[in-house]
Amino acid sequence: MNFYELLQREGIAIEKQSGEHLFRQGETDTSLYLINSGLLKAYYLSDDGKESIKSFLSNKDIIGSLTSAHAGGLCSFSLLCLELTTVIKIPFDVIREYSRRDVNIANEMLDVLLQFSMKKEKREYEFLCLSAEERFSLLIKSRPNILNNITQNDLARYLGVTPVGLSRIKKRVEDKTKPHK
Amino acid sequence: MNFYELLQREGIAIEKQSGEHLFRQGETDTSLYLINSGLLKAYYLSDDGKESIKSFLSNKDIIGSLTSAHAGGLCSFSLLCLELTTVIKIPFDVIREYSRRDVNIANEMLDVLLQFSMKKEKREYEFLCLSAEERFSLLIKSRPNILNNITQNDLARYLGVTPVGLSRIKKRVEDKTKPHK
DNA sequence: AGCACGCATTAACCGAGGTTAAAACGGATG
DNA sequence: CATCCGTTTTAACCTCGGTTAATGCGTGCT
Repeated sequence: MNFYELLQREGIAIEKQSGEHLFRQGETDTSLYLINSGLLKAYYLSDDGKESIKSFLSNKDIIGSLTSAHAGGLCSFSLLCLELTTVIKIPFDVIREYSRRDVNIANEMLDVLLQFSMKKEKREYEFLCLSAEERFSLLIKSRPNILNNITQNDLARYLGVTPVGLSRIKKRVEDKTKPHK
Repeated sequence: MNFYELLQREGIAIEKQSGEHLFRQGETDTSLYLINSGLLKAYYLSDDGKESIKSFLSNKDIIGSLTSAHAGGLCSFSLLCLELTTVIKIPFDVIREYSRRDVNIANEMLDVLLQFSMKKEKREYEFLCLSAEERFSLLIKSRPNILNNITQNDLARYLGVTPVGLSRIKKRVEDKTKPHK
């Protein structure tokens, strides 16, 4: 048995419209979600209303609230569809049970978590070592057309600056890369 | 078989003096290290010489370079002992092999990685949503005597500010918490 | 004791980004 | 076409933290 078969057997397909949530900060949700199509953002909302975006999800990404699903707490962030989105939802418990008795499932989960850990380490590195401008430039280089799918506002909140700040940064970077004439 | 027995069988004990490295940024090191005693810092060094501290390790922490051990690249950070330190070193490959045929080992590794992932998510949250002053206050609240073991310089580089910056922040926070008289 | 070196503080100046608000832009809808 | 609403830009002002450099403060070394 592999992870894909597990999802077929135990998961349920869900379709959500743009603007709908899969779960909200403060709720309990012990599921894992595999994104089949669409686009989502995972975001924190602070007490004073400031939104910060943890990540964007699409394609074959896997997402869920570890603090809720694994640690038994509440979701520390919300998960919102930015487009029409289809996912497979599966309880985290079920995966853990399968993992405990199926070494292949366990190892596929290990791979998933290793990938996830490396992604988080990269992001930690960028916040720790780079300026907002460097983070922006790096992102544009690796995904040049990201602004086709995601508003500049959301991109700002993902990079850890305000929309006003990102507008300035963008201008600075453009002036730098094409000082034509 | 459990993880501890695996370490006994396949790991080797290493003792390092304060000031010695377990590995350096740019090298290849495909090992995992379990800290038995002592204190270490994992840090990035940028091209222009700026040091940024990824994490401090002690006690039963586990550390290794995922980009080297799992992704086959070079270590993206260095690992330096701040005190006399003893660790168990074990090749990552060996753990993966055991995981592939022993479901218990695989599940213990899953737990390790889940813990690790949650730690990294917490740090991501702090950089994304909190100011340097808030990160400092939070850290002092959760580990009030951290400055007994770690210099203020290193703490600054862990929080993502300069030592000069942290000195100012510290003063501000002290003035805030005890405006006695 | 005297010295050296790393750590911490302080001060002066600077720059990146936050805040607020206004204006420009752009796509949807009537 | 006019309107509306969200997005982006621009401007003015401010704050936090960076930079540089000077000073003070241990602690260990000879």
